[in-house]
Amino acid sequence: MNEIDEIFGEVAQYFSVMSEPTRLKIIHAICQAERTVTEIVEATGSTQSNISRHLNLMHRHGLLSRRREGNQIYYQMADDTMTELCRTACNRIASRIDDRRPMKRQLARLMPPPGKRTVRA
Amino acid sequence: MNEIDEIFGEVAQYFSVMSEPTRLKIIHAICQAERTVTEIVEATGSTQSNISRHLNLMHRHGLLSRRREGNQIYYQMADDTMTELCRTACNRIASRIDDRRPMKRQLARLMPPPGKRTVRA
DNA sequence: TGACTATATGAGTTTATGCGCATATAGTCA
DNA sequence: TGACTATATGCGCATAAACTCATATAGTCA
Repeated sequence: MNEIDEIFGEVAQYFSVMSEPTRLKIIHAICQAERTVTEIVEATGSTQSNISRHLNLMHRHGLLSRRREGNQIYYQMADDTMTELCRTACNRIASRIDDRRPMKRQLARLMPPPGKRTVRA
Repeated sequence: MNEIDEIFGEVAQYFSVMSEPTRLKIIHAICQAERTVTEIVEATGSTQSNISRHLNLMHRHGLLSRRREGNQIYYQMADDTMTELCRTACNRIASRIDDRRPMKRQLARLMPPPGKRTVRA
């Protein structure tokens, strides 16, 4: 039974990475294409320090990959399973909210799949 | 942009429900068939008070449904999306762990789909 | 080299949450 | 009714996690 405890511990950690609005915003910001920290800071409206911490955490958990280009660092989604979980959950919640109060635009677009160019100049 | 904030808040809550080992154990205990609180307490090895809180939280979030039968209360999974998310995440983590240290039995069985009789006498 | 930009991190504060203990509520059965 | 079983909950503690502020590190360009 101890092995199972270990797995549930790790699964809980896995979910906990996504249980934070700021981190979901980060994913929202980079799920289509890689972005620099500064771009993510602007997209999320949070502070540089805060975003940097979240990015590091997500990177440590294997969610994001990063590459340096000169002065800046590009972050990108690196865990397809997680990306898919987010999409599923967002659709679920969006439709639930939509039941209470219909929305104009479809919210499935919250976690859009990546376009052609995921690596940018 | 405020609508999006609201959704990310709710999605984060949605994930946070699963970001707790005890709650994952609860799902593990009831994902095949409904169980009473006492049964869940025994299956998880936690205390009655603690499990009761978790069950209530999960019920408030729409994850579980419950029905009373005499003295006892049967809890059951009520959110197919969440059940599926758990299955996906468990498989993901199990295979990741398996990469580090191969396991005897397949861990996909951690979150088995319900059998024929999900409602018991 | 020094000035500048981009990113990371240490320290401290605040808030959220899981847990245990004791107790309350609700149902059953004699 | 009273004794018993099953489940829920108020309260307090301990820990974890997010955030801010200030500062450190790393790269670029003149």
